[in-house]
Amino acid sequence: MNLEQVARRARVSTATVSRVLNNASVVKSSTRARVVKAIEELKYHPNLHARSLAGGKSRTIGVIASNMENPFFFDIYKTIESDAHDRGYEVVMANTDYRSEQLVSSIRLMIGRRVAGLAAIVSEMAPELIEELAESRIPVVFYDVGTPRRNITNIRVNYRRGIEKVVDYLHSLGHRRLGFVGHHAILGPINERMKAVMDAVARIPSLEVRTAADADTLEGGRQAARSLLATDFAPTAIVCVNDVTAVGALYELRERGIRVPQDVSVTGFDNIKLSEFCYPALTTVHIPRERVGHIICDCLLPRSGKPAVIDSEIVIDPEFVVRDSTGPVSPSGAGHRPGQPDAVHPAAQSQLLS
Amino acid sequence: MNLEQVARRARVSTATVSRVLNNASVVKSSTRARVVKAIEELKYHPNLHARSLAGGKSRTIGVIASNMENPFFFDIYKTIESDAHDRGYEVVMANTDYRSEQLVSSIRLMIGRRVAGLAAIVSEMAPELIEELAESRIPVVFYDVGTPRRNITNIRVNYRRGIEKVVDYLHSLGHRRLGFVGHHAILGPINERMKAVMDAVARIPSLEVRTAADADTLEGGRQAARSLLATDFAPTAIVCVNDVTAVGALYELRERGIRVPQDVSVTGFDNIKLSEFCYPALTTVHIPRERVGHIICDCLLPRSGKPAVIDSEIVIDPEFVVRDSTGPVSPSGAGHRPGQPDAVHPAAQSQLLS
DNA sequence: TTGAAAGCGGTACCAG
DNA sequence: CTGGTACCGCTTTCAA
Repeated sequence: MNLEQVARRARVSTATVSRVLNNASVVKSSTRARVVKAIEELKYHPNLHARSLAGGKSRTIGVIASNMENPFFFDIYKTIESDAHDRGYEVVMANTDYRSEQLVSSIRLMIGRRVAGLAAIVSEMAPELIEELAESRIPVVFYDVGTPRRNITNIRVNYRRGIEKVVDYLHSLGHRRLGFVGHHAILGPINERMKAVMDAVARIPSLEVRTAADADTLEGGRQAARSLLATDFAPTAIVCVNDVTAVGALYELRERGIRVPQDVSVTGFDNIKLSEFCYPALTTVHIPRERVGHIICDCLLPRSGKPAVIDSEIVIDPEFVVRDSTGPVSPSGAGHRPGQPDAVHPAAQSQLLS
Repeated sequence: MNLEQVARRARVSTATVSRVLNNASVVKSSTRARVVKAIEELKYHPNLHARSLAGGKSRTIGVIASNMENPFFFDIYKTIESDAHDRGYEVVMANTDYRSEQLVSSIRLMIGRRVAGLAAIVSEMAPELIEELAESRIPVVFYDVGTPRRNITNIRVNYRRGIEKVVDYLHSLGHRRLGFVGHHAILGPINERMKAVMDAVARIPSLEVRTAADADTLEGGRQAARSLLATDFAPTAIVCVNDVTAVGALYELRERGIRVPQDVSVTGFDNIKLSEFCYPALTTVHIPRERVGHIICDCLLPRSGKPAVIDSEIVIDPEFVVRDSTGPVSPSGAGHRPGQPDAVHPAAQSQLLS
């Protein structure tokens, strides 16, 4: 089923059918009617590949993320999708699962599709890949990776600052031994995040930190927490790389009969919806995912002649959110101390601290 | 950058470059080497649109789901993606957000892309759309919608049976007034699920049920639970259409100081990972999402000449999973009764009941 | 083993 | 306002 068949049935040329399809206003309405009728009768669906080949463009933008399973990424994706649709673009997504090999093939795939723009929301990216992208001349926005460059915009969250707020808060509550739950990606050579944690802790001499990493999932957070608790380090607070792993950590603590926050405090990062709905509600750091999504779209899809991609860096400062999963360290300063009477569950009220 | 430029640089014809790209074994290795070199030097990326236009095929399958935000859908998606990659296919996904208008455009988009196969994991679908798909000659698998038909396979879960298990269990625990938390989609004309609940309840004369529906999100579940609790119906158990809304309901109950399961029992559906990690862990019904994903791929992507799509129905029977969110109705038979002493939290142990 | 050329299904420019 | 037609970039006979 193609243009020609439709044209034949409507007794017009393929050019005219094409005009109708792209609703060019020049077509006489009676002709248009005949064409529309033919299209419907034949249940004709234009071949999008042919269309973008002929047109040279694709009305599609690509979004690559490390882990769409994590609502943090998905929230950004949803915003992008919604914005893109508003402007008449489609979105194709790709998941790398934190595997660099997947990242490479996803990027190649996007270039092969000749996307009109590409957002890479991934934690790491080889320089050659960035180079490859730059050569492709596709407008690109990176979230949290790489450095500013021609045709590439960088959006980054001041992760370092967020972690400092968390660490300072825990310190002020009397915590001295912190556990850090990461995911495998933080183990990479240029792990910005791990470094941010170490640095934040290093500022305060009385603090000690121990790290464990596993998958970026509920189960991964649980396993990492388990390792942290298996040693005699006995952290009084567990700082998690994000909310998903934090919920996993909460589970492990609950299983062990360790109360949060009475025995051990827990913090997340991202402030996904779940951080509010889990128990206890997580103290976390808010990253404005919708804003990130909007910015990405603004960079990728020029609005009526606006410049689009900015060859520079946009930094977002995160807000600290206190909820119920953190509290003062217990009197003895020890970690889990079984047999204590339950403290009253604090009112589930959250507040934003700048 | 195109085939011709590569061909010129390698001093061969475009046909030969094409052969190298599709690693046809006929190319002399010295020639192949020249071509590969040229490809790399030019950082050439084949235009996928041109490729699938010329080839007539697309090595891509489409997956449409109602709500990828819900891990239930995403788990199926991931399995499909993984299986597809193993067989050399790409996957493009589309989210309908339960909006029939989005469903229509997503389907048109997939047809326009000439996908090699399409999985529709959505709760409702207009007959005209099914017709449109059938005409397109694309192999299709429906999950939970429609009836068997030429070129279309149907996979469905015996939702009815699952709900019966839930209702029977709650009844055996002494519950008589049930609340049902649905999502907006169950309000449609042919709401299989809503009907299943009503029927399951109707079998047992002593049972009463009240329904509320909101979005298929944590917040939606919370709101629906709130409506249920706002009346004087005072349900002693809340049956939720799925785990996500159930976690939302748990939150609302917690906010109100209503204990689960002592004051009110809660059940979910799907058995997503979160149902185990939330507090209290949810009694739910397990749907084998990986199995569903594998079946979908088997139907869509013929393995070495195998028949592929089956024009019939595959029914999956769900398993009941008891965890900590359900318990015997409190002595008075009333719903929430404040001021009672805390019961000991039962060991977080789950068991499978067929 | 390689090259020439005919499509694949549209788009868009140029005439009429 | 409509038709003819030269591409878009790649695959695939058919010959050489």
